[in-house]
Formats: sequence, C-alpha cells, structure tokens
Amino acid sequence: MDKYYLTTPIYYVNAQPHIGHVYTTVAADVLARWERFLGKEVFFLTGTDEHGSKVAAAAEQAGLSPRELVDQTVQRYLDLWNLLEIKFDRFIRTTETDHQKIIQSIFSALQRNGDIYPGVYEGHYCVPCERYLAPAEGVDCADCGRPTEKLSEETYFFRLSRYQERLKKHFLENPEFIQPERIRDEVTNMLSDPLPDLSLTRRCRWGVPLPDGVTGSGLTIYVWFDALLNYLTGVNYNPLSPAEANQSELFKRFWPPDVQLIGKDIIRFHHIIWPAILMALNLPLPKKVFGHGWWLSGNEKMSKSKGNVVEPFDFCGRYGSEALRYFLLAEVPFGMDGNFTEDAFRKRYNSDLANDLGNLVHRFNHLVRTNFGGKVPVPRDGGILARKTTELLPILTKKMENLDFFGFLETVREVVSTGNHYLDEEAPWRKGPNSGPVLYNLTETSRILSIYLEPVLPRTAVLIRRQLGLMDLPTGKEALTWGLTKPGTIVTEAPPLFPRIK
RNA sequence: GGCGGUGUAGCUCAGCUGGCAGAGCAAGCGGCUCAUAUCCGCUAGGUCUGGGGUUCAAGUCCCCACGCCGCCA
Repeated sequence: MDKYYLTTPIYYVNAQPHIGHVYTTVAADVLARWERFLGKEVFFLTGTDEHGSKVAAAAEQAGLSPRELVDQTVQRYLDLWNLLEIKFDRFIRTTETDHQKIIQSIFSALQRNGDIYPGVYEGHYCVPCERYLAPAEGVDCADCGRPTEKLSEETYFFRLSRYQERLKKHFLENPEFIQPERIRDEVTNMLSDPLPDLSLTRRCRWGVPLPDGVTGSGLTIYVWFDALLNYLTGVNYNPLSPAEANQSELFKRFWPPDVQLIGKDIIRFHHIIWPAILMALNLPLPKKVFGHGWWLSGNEKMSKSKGNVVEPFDFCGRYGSEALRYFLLAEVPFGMDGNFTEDAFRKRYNSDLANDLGNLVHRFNHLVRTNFGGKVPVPRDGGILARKTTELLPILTKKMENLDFFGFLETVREVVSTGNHYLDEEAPWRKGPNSGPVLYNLTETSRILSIYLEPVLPRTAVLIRRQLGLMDLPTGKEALTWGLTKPGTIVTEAPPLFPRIK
C-alpha cells in the first residue's frame, strides 16, 4: 500500500488559534481524507510549538507559568480541531520530553559533523519593536525609525552556508519541491546572495536546554530549530542510530513527507533552513512544500488592534464547521491571499451549499417520496449524469495532487449544476410514474457526489447517504461505480442540508 | 533600507510560450413550480492600478510610479 506523510506547521501558542491556523489544518485534513479515500496509508501530523520568549512573555502577561499557558492554549487547539472534524494521526507538542531529547541529540550530532560551531552573534536590536535588524537595514529600525541597541553574544551557529550550492541544485532538479511556482522564484532568488550561518541559540529560559556538555549559560536552543525538527520527531526519528535499520517502524514507513503545508510567511524556514538541516543529517528531503496565501479581513491584515480578527469558534457556532471548511477552500485559490468577510461567506454559503447542492438533494428526495413511496425506482439509462460523474476521478485526482482545492470544488459544482439542469429538463413532476429512471439517476449522482465531497464536507456526506438509505454501501474508490444503489432502497425525509441564511 | 509577490466586471477569480477581454456570484429581464422565495434561460456590465517603452499587434514582454501582502537570526 502506498504511504502518504503530510504535515502542517506546528502552531505557536503565544496566542489563540485564528482563521489562518484553521486554513492550513483544514486543507491538510482534506488532503489526508482524500488520500485515505484513494487507498493510501496516511500519517497526518500537526501540533504546537511551545517554546520561546514570546510564549514566556504571554504567560507573564496572563499571570501564568509558561507551562500553564501552553497547556491551556493547546486545549483550545484540540477543541477547535475536534469541532472542525480534523482527523490527525498525531498531535505533537514541542514540550514533550521525547521531542526535547531528540532535539538535543540532533544538536550534538550536527556539532560532531562540524555543522554546528561556536561563535559570536553581532547585530542590532530594536527593543520597543522586539525585532532584530538585517545587516542591510543599517542602525535605525526600519519599522519605527528609532535608534537600536547593538548586541554581541556568544552562540552556536549552524553552517547554513555549506548547503547553498546543494540547495540550488536541488531546487533546479526538483521543481516540485517548492510550490506554488511563484514562491519557487522567490526562494531561488534568496540563494543569489551568500547565505549567512544561522545562530541556533537564544537568551531565553523557556526553551530546550543545550545538550549536556555544551557550554552556554542562560542559552537555550533557538525555537525555530526546535520547531522544524518536529517533522522528524513526529515519526520517531532516532538520531542516535541514523542507520536505516535502527530507525523506528514509523520513520521507516513514512519518511520523507509527501506534502508539507505552510503559510507564505515561513517559506524561508521551510525552503532553505529545513532542507539544509536534512542535508546535514543525510536524510531524504520532503517531496513538496507548499506555501499558501493569507486571509485578510476587509482587505486588511487581521490584527487585534484593528478588531477585524475572524474568530473560528464563533464562526463554527453560527454557521457550522462544514460551511467554514467549504468556504476557506472554495473562495480563493490555495496559493493566493484571500479576503474574509461575513458577507462573502454568506453569499457563497447560500449559492453553493444551500441553493445548489442542498436544494438539489432536497428536491429529488421529495420527488422520490411523493411519487414512489420513498423507494428508489428502477434504472434504465444513466445518460449524461452517469458519464459526468464517472469521468470525474482522474480530473479531481489531478486537482488534489496540485493542491488545487479551488479547482476541485469548482469541478464538483459543475456536476451539481448539471444535476439541477437535468432535473429541470426531465421535469419528473410532470411524468409521474414514468420518471423512475430520472430519479434513480439523481440518487446515484447524489451518492457519488457525497463520496467526492466527503473530504471537504465529512458530516454532510454522511447525511446525504443516510437519507438515501445507503449507509451500507462502500465509500472508497469502489464506490464510484455507477449503479450501486439497489432499486427499492428507502429514502427518508430529511431537513435541508444547509438552511438558507436570511 | 533590501528582496519577492500581487493589482482584470460591484465581489471572487480564469486568461499557457504576445493574436477579437472570460466564468461564477451579485444586478436586470423571462420561464418553471418538485424544491430551502429555491431551479433553468437570457441580458447588461471592464481606459485589464497609473505613466512611459518594444512590436504589425501588449492584460500578456521591458522601465518607472502607486496600493496591498510577506520575508529579511
């Protein structure tokens, strides 16, 4: 059986989960469900990034210990994923002791290779903005214009510069690695200047301690190094026995990742630093790392101070998690920025889910019950609907491979539309008992639509099959055969799948 | 300050290597009546952010400007 290893970034717990976290995680869940549907063995990893000074600061502000804060916030994430039907295979936390031990071992291993070496970090730091300045920025903070402090501290560097040429070569030979294409150009461009080595320690108490025997008082491991390696610890990588034979079963089965989803803000970490670390560890690189776009709110960046943050719990409460999953993937192509407004949400909900999909299922359900006593009639010729639905698999598979959820849903919508059109053309309400085959075809269409939509709308898919009395039929690829529904199957009355929003 | 992305109809987006501006939604009109006032059809709607340039021909290629997004331990 083919395997499929999929990751989201682990989310930083200094603040509450927001729509951006939901976006990545829903997309990953849809991919995971789709690949399971295709018959692959899937490992879907997500989790939380819990170290670093911002978490420590957030805890202090809340009057909690870092430990208390991270535990609380993690629970919020778990609650949200539960609400949104996210079926991950592992939820990793960087505060787990196993993870921390592995990080330390990897640090030591890289030190033995000469990939990590001691040095002094020098640079400018803006205290009010809490940001380090790039050397090209000069001495004054580009954000606030104020003068900055000069810093000079002992650290350990990762020899990133050593991998510059190999990274270039890899990008050239593996165009699939960086997605979408636009971002590939950007990352390649980052390699046109010499890569500076990367400081791997920070002066912060709330972090993974340096390994035993490595000196550096008050220093902990840089939170990004700690975080990136979750993709290895998540499948129980064993740095002490790098030989393939001594690796964990999980690692042997799933490494490397097939797809890693990230937001476009962290491409530098995932397209340069992360593969360089893997090169240093002599491990195969992920096949595809996709940087998706951002959700804006009213065409502006979401921020607490502007008061335009979309709150996922509240949104699920009011419109349901299915609608939110659908909207995020249907509204905007995955690689682009989107604009999240309640108005746009309502429009898409009403037109796609209530009027087209929901109403299609509802109107023919009603016809079967009123004209055929609720029993699915006998088929004759599948016609256009049979052709339309059965030729869908290769098209939809291609879209999912490209992480084109937008195009995937567009294609499914065309079938819904064909169904509504067909129903109007055939007008079974005029034909009475002669309309049997027409209604049979709509049963099959709804059933197959429920299969295709299941990754995006898992609850709705089941609701459709339940009202059609089809809970016993298969739901894998074998479900795509036209004609599986047995005539005589009992259709039961059901409320609209998506009540219209007034 | 540096690097990159993006800007096409009221809204969300297609327009591959330059060759008569497209779709869905919203709007207007007509039809149907099984259905969640839903569905089906038709119509209208654009100085392709602005300014220069290359070309027989530019939304598409080049230069400049502006808006927005991201990154720069």
